[in-house]
Amino acid sequence: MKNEEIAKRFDEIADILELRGENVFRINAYRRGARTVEGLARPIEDAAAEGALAELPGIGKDLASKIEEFVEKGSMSYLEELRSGTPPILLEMLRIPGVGPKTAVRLHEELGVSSLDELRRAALDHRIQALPKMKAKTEENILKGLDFLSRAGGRTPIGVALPLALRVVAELEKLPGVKRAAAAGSLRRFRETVGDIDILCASSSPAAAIAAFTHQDGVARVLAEGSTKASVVMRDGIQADLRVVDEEAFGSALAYFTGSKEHNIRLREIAIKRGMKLSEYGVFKAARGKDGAKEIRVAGRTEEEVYKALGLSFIPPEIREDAGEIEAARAGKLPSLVELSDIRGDLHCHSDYSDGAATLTEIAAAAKARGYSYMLITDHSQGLHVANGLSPQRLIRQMGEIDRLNEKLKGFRLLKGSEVDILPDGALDMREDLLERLDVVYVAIHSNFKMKRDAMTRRVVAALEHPRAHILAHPTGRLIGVRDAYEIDMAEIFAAAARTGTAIEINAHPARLDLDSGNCRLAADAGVMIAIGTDTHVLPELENMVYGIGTARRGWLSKGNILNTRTCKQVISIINKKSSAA
DNA sequence: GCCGTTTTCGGCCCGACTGTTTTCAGTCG
Repeated sequence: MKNEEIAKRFDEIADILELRGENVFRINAYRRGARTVEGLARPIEDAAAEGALAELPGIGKDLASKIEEFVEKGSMSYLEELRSGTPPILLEMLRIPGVGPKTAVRLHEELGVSSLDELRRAALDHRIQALPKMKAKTEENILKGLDFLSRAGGRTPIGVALPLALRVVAELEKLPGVKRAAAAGSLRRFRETVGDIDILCASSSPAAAIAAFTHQDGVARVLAEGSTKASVVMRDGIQADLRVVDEEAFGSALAYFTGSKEHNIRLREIAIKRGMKLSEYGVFKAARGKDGAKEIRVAGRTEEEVYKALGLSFIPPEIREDAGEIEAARAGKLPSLVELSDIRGDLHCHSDYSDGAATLTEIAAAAKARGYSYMLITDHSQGLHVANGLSPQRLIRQMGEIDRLNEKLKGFRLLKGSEVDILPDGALDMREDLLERLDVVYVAIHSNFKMKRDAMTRRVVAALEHPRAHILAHPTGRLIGVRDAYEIDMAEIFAAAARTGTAIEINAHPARLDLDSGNCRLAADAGVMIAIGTDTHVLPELENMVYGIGTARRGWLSKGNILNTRTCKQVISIINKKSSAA
């Protein structure tokens, strides 16, 4: 799937055109195209093969031919040409917060800067403030920007950002005068990583909220502080922004700061077509009063109100990516997305028999306390020595203990399972008689990650064809920001899973989120049942279900797509359908 | 470069904050 590579190239074209001072609308056309390709739920190669590229929003003749060129040849001649005429340092400087195209070009042309190290030296030697319209503050900000870049560099995993954001929101809510507070931005859309944390608050005393925000525990530096917004860098390098608005405008501001940018632009265009104006302050209609022309706010207090004023049904934050949700909302065809409260049990949990920390008794109590009616125990199989995989004797002992516990548990059941290794030849790392005795069998890749794509695909397909393999765990093996997915043909995996009646997991651990949201949509379209498992090793990780739900929602999944929205009995019956069919 | 229930040409989302300036450009989201 080349979607991401193409999106990156369109963004780079936009960056270079911006450095050259080209027409901004042309630049934006490339950026819009990048977002469309990136957000596409299927491989762009497929759309190219069908000749359907130009039907995609923001993709016209020109961008389509560039995509075709890349799909065919793996390169984009227009970009190569632009690159050859652009010193790489200009693109590097764009990554510094506060440095845009104008500044980057001036630093390069007027100061001869050709590396980030040289830029740092120029700032330290005070050569930047010798330039017109640049003073000590500019220099200071460039140094801080360089620091930020080298320290934080990339994006923050949602598993780090969400708890931090919820803490900030809780602090704000304690302040007198604060009516509402919420996390917005890509965090609220449940992107797997976020660039910064956006917080919104409605308060009768904005100054107090701003002051509390900039003085809260954990702030390393205040970047900006005005009367309605402030930005800080937290000690771990994450940037957090606060906007304070009127309660009357909280809904429109929440919509605005939740984004995505592309979604917002579409909303504003719709407003204009309906003779209205949309901003973070509300939806406005022009009206004529006795003092002349003025604007009346027709919506703004809640997001629901804003969407309604635009003739749309409410669009859940997780799918606001301009990836078809606006058309669906207009047609009243939005899916009813799965919710955390739909989940009746967890399917992926390790006990102290293998590499988990909790006993079976503790796991059952914690799962029951969360309102679940079942929990599948999935300790590792014998071959995974590093994780203390269970020998046949220990597995048999565990099954006995689960049986005894279930006799005592009321309204709750522990299910016998295992996370069985898929061996390099596709065989399962467990005796057939033991597989037969388990309620539900997870299968997973934990070794030989570097196999060739074809071989890896054959390996997993062979495992899916085993009648006792019920759920495929973390199917691409990626660890966000640490390890890429192994080479594997996901379309073939989905086809095989659908054919054999095998479910595929969304691993809810925030470092995995595997399936990712794009693949969720593809899998569901292929007719695959999805299981959400937390892969809990210590009990607090049971809470990670929220990330799995967020990912499923981003993937447009409904309750019906998810295995563990079913009752225990239904899960077993669905699972057995596969085993008995074989 | 894209796009069209007022358009195939002439538009293209909207506002805050900073830093350097006396009215605004650049950057960001």
